[in-house]
Amino acid sequence: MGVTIYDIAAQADVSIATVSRVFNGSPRVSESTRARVEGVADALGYRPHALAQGLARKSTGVVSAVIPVLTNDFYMEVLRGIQDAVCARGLDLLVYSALMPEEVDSQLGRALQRGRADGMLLLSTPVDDVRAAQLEAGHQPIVLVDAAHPAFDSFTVDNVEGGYLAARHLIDAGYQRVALLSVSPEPPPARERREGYERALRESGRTPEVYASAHRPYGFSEEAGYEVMQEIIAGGNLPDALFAASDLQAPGVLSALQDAGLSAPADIALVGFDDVRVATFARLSTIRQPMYTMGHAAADRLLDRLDTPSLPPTARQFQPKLVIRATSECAAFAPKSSPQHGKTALA
Amino acid sequence: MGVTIYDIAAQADVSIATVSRVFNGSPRVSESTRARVEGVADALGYRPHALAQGLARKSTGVVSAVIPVLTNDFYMEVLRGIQDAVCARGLDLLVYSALMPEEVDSQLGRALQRGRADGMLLLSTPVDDVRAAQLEAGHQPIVLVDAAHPAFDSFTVDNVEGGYLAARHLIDAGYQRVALLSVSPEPPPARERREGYERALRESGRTPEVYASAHRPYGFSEEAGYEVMQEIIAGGNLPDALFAASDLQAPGVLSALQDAGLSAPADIALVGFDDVRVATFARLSTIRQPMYTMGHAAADRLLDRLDTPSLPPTARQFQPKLVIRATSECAAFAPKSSPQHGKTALA
DNA sequence: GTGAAAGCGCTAACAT
DNA sequence: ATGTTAGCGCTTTCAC
Repeated sequence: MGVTIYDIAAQADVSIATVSRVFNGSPRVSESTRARVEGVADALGYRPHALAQGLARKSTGVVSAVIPVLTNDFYMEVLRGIQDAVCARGLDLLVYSALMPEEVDSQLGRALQRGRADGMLLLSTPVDDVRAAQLEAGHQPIVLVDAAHPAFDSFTVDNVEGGYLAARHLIDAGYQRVALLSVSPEPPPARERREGYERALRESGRTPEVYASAHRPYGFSEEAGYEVMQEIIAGGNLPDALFAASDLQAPGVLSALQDAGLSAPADIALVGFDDVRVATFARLSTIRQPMYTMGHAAADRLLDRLDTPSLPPTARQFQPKLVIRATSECAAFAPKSSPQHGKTALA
Repeated sequence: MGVTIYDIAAQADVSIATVSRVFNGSPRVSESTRARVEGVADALGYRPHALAQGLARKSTGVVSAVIPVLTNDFYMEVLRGIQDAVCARGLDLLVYSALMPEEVDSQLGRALQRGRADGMLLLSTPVDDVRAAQLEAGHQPIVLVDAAHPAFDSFTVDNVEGGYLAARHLIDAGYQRVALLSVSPEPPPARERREGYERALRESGRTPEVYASAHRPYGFSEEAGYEVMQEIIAGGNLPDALFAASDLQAPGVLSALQDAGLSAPADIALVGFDDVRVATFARLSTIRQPMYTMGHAAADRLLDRLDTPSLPPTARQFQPKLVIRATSECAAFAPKSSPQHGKTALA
């Protein structure tokens, strides 16, 4: 069934050591034997056995990515970046995704198992010291994306700045009551976005107004956005503008508005966060974070660390960018139907 | 660094065989030794080494999924189904995704390498006899999703029926000129959808009118839909209704319409295919295929086949479902802005 | 330049 | 119920 180096060795009349040398590009093989071995090998259709190779080499050729709830364009984009980077270096990618945030630790455990992968990318998973200990016990290089901890490399976007940009934009556009739609419990990125938002409001002498969805299992979802917006509408006291802490809730907000016969920006301006695909389509103003780039850079870092484990942990922060589309056009300039919806080619 | 069964054996004063038995739940271990071994094991923080285990057991505990271009909600949903099913059985998922359709074969080769995975799920990859031979040479159980070949299990949606449903719906809704937006080259699913579409048109005595995008690298994309729709608009001879062969192009179509000051269904009705997330949001009428379910069912089949390799190849076809949303509301209820087009022939 | 042999960490007969 | 031992397929000293 499986051709082994023994088969090749026998046919080529050399030892298995020589066959191994040939496949590992050792210089200590004569050209003639090399040719002979290679000939036999692909006559037989030999492919090395990944497990055996891994066991002997003490490395798997695999890296893992642990992702909470895969249902999500943000992770999808990050994952693309990861996949591309990993694949470019000839490694394989093992994907662990949890169904619920609570499952993350069990997925982590599996990903950390010895012999599964050589390193791990951990997405959007807050790392406290307890979890950090668990991770370090795995003795694998680990890189964090959309989360940070001093003991590990991390790749994040400046969420505080993003929150500030969003709020500042709405304030500058002339909106008076600028509210925030966040989630509860509040993960670190949401907290940071809120901080930026609050700073912008304080700067202009206003009072923050925060709504938080406690939707289960996941506050960052369209359903959650829909529900909260519905409640706000029902409350009868609509703010002028809303900053949704993620693009995942924003479509829900828009739907709720639509169902109530309202729209953005006519009745309320809206700015999201992330700039996932649907944002372009929904003409949603938003704060862009370079998802693909972050994934790619994080994976590259992990791969470097695989070669050089002693690299010092580095925190790299990307700058978010305000993308103004239709849902927050300045009240003054808003000729409500103007189509400035370009095709965005992306990184 | 790594705790092995030898360490445990030494500390618990038993042989490695006994330790192994404990971890494999063998009944032939006394309760007292079992307890002792387990005690030592988790005092030492033992975790079995996946590679060594796999090598000895001749199985990896991993299945792979090969996916062309991950940038796509369709695959994302299917992948979720796969991930959930695989995870539920305690296996891990290796994801191979190509950047371009041309890379698929090299990814296949890697996924097929001995010792990488115990089985493979192949998505949206047409399998001809050449490829079938390559796949069979890997001696792994393989299950196809969104593609079919007699030698393998396959999970597909009835694309012909889907195409028929879409066209029939538009015709029944009173639209006269019903065109199709497809891709070129035309993969099997697109061809089947066209077949259904053409049958519906013939049944009602009309002439099919087909537009095909040759957008690179991938015709099933928003950009492709945008471009083709722009050309159709530029042609100045708009059909009454358009059936887009996938939801990935449909948003592009809608954007092109919007940019031209047109809209659906007022100026042209639109029906897509897939029912991905954005379809709900775009209020796009579409043909739903059960993506999550297909992925889950396919993975379940693969896992069954892992236990029972002799299962006969089975082709399971799911029924598509017409989902009527705003973009194809019956013409009677959606007064057109201007009846500027007579009844003329095709592109 | 090539071969012999000792692992890598575990499983699974085969003993006892 | 437990121990001994031979692999699994490959890499890698260490000799020659």
